[in-house]
Amino acid sequence: MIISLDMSSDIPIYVQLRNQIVTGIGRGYLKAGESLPSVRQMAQDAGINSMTVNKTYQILKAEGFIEIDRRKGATVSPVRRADSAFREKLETELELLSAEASLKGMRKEEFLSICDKIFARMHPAGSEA
Amino acid sequence: MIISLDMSSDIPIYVQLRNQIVTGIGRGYLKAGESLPSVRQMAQDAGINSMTVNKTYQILKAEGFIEIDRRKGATVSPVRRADSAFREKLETELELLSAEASLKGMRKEEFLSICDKIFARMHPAGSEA
Amino acid sequence: MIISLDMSSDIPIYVQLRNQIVTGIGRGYLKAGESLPSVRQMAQDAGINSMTVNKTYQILKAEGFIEIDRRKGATVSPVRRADSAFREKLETELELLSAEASLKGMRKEEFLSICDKIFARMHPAGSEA
Amino acid sequence: MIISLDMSSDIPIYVQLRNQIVTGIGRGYLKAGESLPSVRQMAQDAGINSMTVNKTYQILKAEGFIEIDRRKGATVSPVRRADSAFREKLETELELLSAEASLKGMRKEEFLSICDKIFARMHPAGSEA
DNA sequence: GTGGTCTAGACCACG
DNA sequence: GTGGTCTAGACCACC
Repeated sequence: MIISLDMSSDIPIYVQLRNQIVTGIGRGYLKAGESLPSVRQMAQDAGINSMTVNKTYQILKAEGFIEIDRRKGATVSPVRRADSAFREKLETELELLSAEASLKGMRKEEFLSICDKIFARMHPAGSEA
Repeated sequence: MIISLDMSSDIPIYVQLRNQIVTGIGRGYLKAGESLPSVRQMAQDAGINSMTVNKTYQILKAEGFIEIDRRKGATVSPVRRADSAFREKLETELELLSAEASLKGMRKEEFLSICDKIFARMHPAGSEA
Repeated sequence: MIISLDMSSDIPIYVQLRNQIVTGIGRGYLKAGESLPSVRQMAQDAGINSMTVNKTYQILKAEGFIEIDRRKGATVSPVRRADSAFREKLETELELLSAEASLKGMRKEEFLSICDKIFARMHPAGSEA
Repeated sequence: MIISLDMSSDIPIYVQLRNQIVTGIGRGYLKAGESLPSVRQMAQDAGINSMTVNKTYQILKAEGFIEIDRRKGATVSPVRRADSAFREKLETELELLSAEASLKGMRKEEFLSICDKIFARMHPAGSEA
């Protein structure tokens, strides 16, 4: 999994890192039960402070995407069913994207075909079960 | 158009306001050519400082969603076709949402049905023609 | 001389109008001694307030580009030699443009060829004398 | 780099500051990769509010002249090639300057020699390579 | 009336 | 340390 961070973006590094890890897992680069790099390793690879990586891992843990074990380090969680909080957040964000797309002249078929194309890339850990 | 801001959110007020206005226009509450409240009026209605509103309006102008006329204040822009920068941003954000949904156990049909349902709400200016 | 104003520009209308008139005279659309439209006519043609046109004409008069006579209205002034204030302003603005061009990777030959091409368009009133 | 602002000018401070920084970089006072003063430092040096400096830096960032890194502050961007929007803006402004010069009785050779003299001062980052 | 600028100073987030 | 946000309120320019 390649991590690419934009230091001059206005999105905080820990958020960029969190997003890239989530996308990476979604793409199947890392499956349920497999290990993420250690905090120090990740910090070194990405050229950032280990406090930043630690913060990212804690967030991913709180979101249920990874588990942290003192002995094994961080591992990808098995798939869990979406709770209502997630569904609400998903709908809010999709509504914003829909509005933007609509105001940029995009028609429904085009929007849905992009959604379809992109979701098709995903290989959730556990989907092969 | 009702604006509701969460003062304790970590999303800046001007971003929340920007998102709500975009969503509101997308939902058809305001059509192309119609006026937004004046900077001062919006500031008073939303209970925030007028510089914060001004910043939001400047961003919406830069994104092409509104026009600001010295005489008439701010009005909704006509629909303009998506440029490549927007499409790229859209794909990146959809990929992140797809990954999250997938890791939350959502299947493609379910995800697409949500996308469909939400986009169907949009009433782009000009669609009634 | 066609005047095109952008109402949603952040350049004030009276400045846009002033610039377009200067450029128009420079291009030879109007020669020394010839009349500009009356304030009211110009206001009507451009769809703006006559106070705005009046302000523009006063500025052009102060800059020495036109003369205003109660009976004949506004006419184009004969060419006058540049004073030191103008030369200084010209150098300052050219330095800014040069810096921008240079930082955008433009080389001297390219910059000068653009300057040459554009100046060649000018037909100053009186140059045919 | 010396910054001199005219508080009684009708050009906004943040624009004056932006212009002086661009000219300063163009003159080679600051090269690609080098740091600008921090927002607070610049504000103190120039005797203005830090939000004004912040606004200037945001504009320079949007124009591609500087990069802002949470860790290192603001640094000069490497030279990037001019896009069509810039070329158009450059031509419009040069045409206005040409018209003014022409109406002030300046001849083409004189105008071009000033352009040449002024551009020759510029030291684009990378030109020493 | 409208938006735009600027200030002084507080407070927060990031790394 | 850095930049980013927000406020309250003053003042100005434009139309």
